Amino acid sequence: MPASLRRGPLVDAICERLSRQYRSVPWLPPERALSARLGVSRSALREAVQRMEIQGLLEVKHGVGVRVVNKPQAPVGATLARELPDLTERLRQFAEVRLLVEPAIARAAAERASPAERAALRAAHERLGTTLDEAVPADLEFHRLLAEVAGNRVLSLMLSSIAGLEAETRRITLEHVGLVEAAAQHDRIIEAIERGDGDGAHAAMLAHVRAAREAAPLPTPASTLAGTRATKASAARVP
Amino acid sequence: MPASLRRGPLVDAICERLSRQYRSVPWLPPERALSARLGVSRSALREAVQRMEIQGLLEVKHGVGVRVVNKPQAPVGATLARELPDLTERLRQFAEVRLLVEPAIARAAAERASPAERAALRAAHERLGTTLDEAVPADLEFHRLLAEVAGNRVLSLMLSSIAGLEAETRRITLEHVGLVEAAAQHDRIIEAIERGDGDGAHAAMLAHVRAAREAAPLPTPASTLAGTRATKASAARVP
DNA sequence: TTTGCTTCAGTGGTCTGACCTCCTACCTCC
DNA sequence: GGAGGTAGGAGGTCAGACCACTGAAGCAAA
Repeated sequence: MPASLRRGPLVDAICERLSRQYRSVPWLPPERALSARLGVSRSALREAVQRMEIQGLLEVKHGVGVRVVNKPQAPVGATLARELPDLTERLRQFAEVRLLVEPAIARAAAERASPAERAALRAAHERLGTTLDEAVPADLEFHRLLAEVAGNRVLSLMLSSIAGLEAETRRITLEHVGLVEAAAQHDRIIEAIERGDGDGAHAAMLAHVRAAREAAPLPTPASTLAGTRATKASAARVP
Repeated sequence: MPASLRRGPLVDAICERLSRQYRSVPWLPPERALSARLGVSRSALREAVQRMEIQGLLEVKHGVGVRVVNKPQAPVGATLARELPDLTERLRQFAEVRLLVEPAIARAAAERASPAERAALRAAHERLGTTLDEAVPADLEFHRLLAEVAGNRVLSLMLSSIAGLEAETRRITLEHVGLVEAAAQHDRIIEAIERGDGDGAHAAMLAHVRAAREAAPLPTPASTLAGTRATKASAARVP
């Protein structure tokens, strides 16, 4: 079918139609059927699908089909992986970023969280469990939820991308810190959030991330970016 | 040509070959010639090219050719644009992130910058010029260079992505702040960096970003994420 | 000479339909 | 009931054709 009342590239239009019409179904129809229904060739459809796959909106599985997902952190994670191919250096920089961002997120969450959100955080915390296999996803989910409550999509997106790339090391870290200690740290964060104590949440999260970093098997070079002195000052102001 | 000693998808192999062989040429050969040289079909090559375009490694121009670029912030920026379609909300969150990240970057730059890097920063600063048309790119370049000197690719990438999406508003901001005042603020940052004063650079940058935010025509709601109290405390410690 | 339009060659964009590779579910056989 | 084989359907790749856009060369009018 030739272009009908369209301006830009055909692929753009297909992407738009796909994300509008198939947002809430688990799988896309087969490529051949879909291209026929949309009135475009299979090549154009494939380019659109591939584009949306890279953007984290679809997931193509050879011999199976095209799954509809929503992982907006995928492109960010892929970019980070390409920009920081060295695993050690990548983890070092991730630790720096977390040290800077997570306490700020905890503070914002404490000052913004609604009662329902506080309950959800508490619920996520309860799920930390007693085995490593349960604890790792629960830990990830706790931090993810916190970022969401904090209300800044940019930071939330960044932390999700980082978490996706360091998921393996999270397990090691948790192992070194110890499940009981990690749970206690989370508990201090939650308590501060529940009493709306922004500074307290900031300090508790800072301690949590620091403990995680120091437990990780990394060279731990001078980390000036996260502002050792400034963050210490913030922590010191907590009663 | 059928697959020869490859495991994964053909497109992956093509991407790898392209980024390895054509990294330092300005333009890719025409699609038809390139597909023949690589021994793959044009469709497969096109999928690879499109993938690398989304990743910010190539730039396809209809009727012209495929340009080799390197804009790793492109995918992050695209994701942010999709996740935050509302311009006002996007700018508000960007301001929050900058308020949190830029001072930390300034501190790291002050504590890490080599003499050569300090000179480069000073040179970029000199280029701020006297007209808005010169000032906007110079301002962007100054902040970009600072992030690079700070030595954290993650934060650098994030700020680049943000800068790309708010380039338009930078002009308005600069107009409101005034070129002379903006230059003076940059100057204070540079002086702190040149004497290796991390806290001073942190405070100067904080003041700079705050001035920019308050000059911007935004609703400026309660910004708890950037930690008003904590950052004030950091600023207060500067003589 | 200068300006403006036309033409044209080369580029990426789209279409078609054929074949290959992989995964799943079902079926058969033990 | 379980292990292995098999057929169908999914995405992956191929080849060649034609469409749409761009830029520059060539031509014509001022």
